[in-house]
Amino acid sequence: MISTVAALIGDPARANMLTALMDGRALTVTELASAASVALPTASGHLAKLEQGRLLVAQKQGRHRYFRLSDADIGEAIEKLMGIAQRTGAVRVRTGPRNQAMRTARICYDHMAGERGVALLDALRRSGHLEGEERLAVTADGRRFFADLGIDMAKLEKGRRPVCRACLDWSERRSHLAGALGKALLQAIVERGWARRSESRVLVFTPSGERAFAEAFAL
Amino acid sequence: MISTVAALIGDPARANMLTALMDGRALTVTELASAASVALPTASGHLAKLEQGRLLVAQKQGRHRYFRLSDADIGEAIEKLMGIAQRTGAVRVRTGPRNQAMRTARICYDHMAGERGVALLDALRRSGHLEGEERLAVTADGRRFFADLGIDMAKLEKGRRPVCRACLDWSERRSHLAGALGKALLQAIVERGWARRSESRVLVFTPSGERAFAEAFAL
DNA sequence: TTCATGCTTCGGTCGTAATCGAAACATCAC
DNA sequence: GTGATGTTTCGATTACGACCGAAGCATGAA
Repeated sequence: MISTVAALIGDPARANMLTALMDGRALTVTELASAASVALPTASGHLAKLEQGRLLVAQKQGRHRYFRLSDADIGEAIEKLMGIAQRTGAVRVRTGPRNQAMRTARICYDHMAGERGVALLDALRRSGHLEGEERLAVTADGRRFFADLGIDMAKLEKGRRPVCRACLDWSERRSHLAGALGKALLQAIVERGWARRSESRVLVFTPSGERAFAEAFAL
Repeated sequence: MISTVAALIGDPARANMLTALMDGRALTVTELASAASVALPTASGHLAKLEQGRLLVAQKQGRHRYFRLSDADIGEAIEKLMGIAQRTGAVRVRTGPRNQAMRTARICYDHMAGERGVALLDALRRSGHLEGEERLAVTADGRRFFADLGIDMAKLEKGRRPVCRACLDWSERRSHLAGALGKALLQAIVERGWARRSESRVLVFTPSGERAFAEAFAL
């Protein structure tokens, strides 16, 4: 039943937890309780439901239980609902700096979204490293390019997850790069210290990192 | 708030109404009450909420009030949730003939989906009438082809709605053709008597219609 | 062992919303 | 006008689920 899934997302506390997990990290029960502003027992109950409904998967590590989104699909569905919430005005607009930063660059599940994510995909297409629109493919030239960045393409291709995937961006209404390659690129960007994950989903670029990023990908 | 939207979809009665509207037709309050198996006052209340939440728009015509999905986005979000419901096993599988028929060809908002919808888009690409993946475009050759089918391309292009749009198919997990052209093609198919809408979202092809369809689009 | 931390289970309270019958309202047909 | 059909409002019932405090369980640290 479709309503079962929607009802799970339809509770404010659970929706807050899910959005907190949109950056792809795994969070503990306590962290999620805080993110949703509810007491621990309440959070525990919600998480049990989300796990039972297969929206989240849990992983035990010592005294902690880490939860993360069970699949990239979940994140995409939530992005889609965000878009609708925006359009129907069911969202608080608050155009603060936080919101602005979210639009510039944020983390969507495990890859980069926002203006900069869309620009990245555009640049990769323009440089001939990727081709195709919805179904993206890495070109021979692209394979070399990504390998130079330290990405093990053979390993990505062996994995179960699609290497490239176009993900619709809710703030830009255009696609950015998802899939295993999207994840690897975000990793590369963070490892080089060009940007760091902030406490929220916002991705903060350093001034020099921004320049290096633009140069590396020929933005 | 994202949870506001999800909660609207999260009630079984409302979810049934929304799925009943997925074929793009506008239905009356009585019809929707029956689709959701609830009494009239109950349905009326739900519909008021859906309208207030901007998921539906109403249109008064005489004694009737017709409701339809407010936007193609809504339909897409619901398809996405269906995919998740399927994956998480929150859906009754029942592999009856009805289900099989749904997978073969059905109506998604106002265009054709299912195996046949996916095959149609493939064929149009292969024949060079359309090009691109996610962002589709009609080729010069395609313009002639669609005009021959009696579709007024100039009119479509003038409209506010995108002419071509790729819509992810939940049963096939591949794209089919949406947008104004997708709608026009479905219309053409129905007008020629190749297929007719059944009581549900299922699209039933006649044997001869099926042959004519395959020939016309070079499947 | 003992203590601290993280999480879950239990039990009870409270709100909210889904539900329907009856009655009111609106529109058309005659 | 009267009657038929379609829809909404009202009122009352009911049920489900969100919530938290307290107590219990599990794991790791000292």
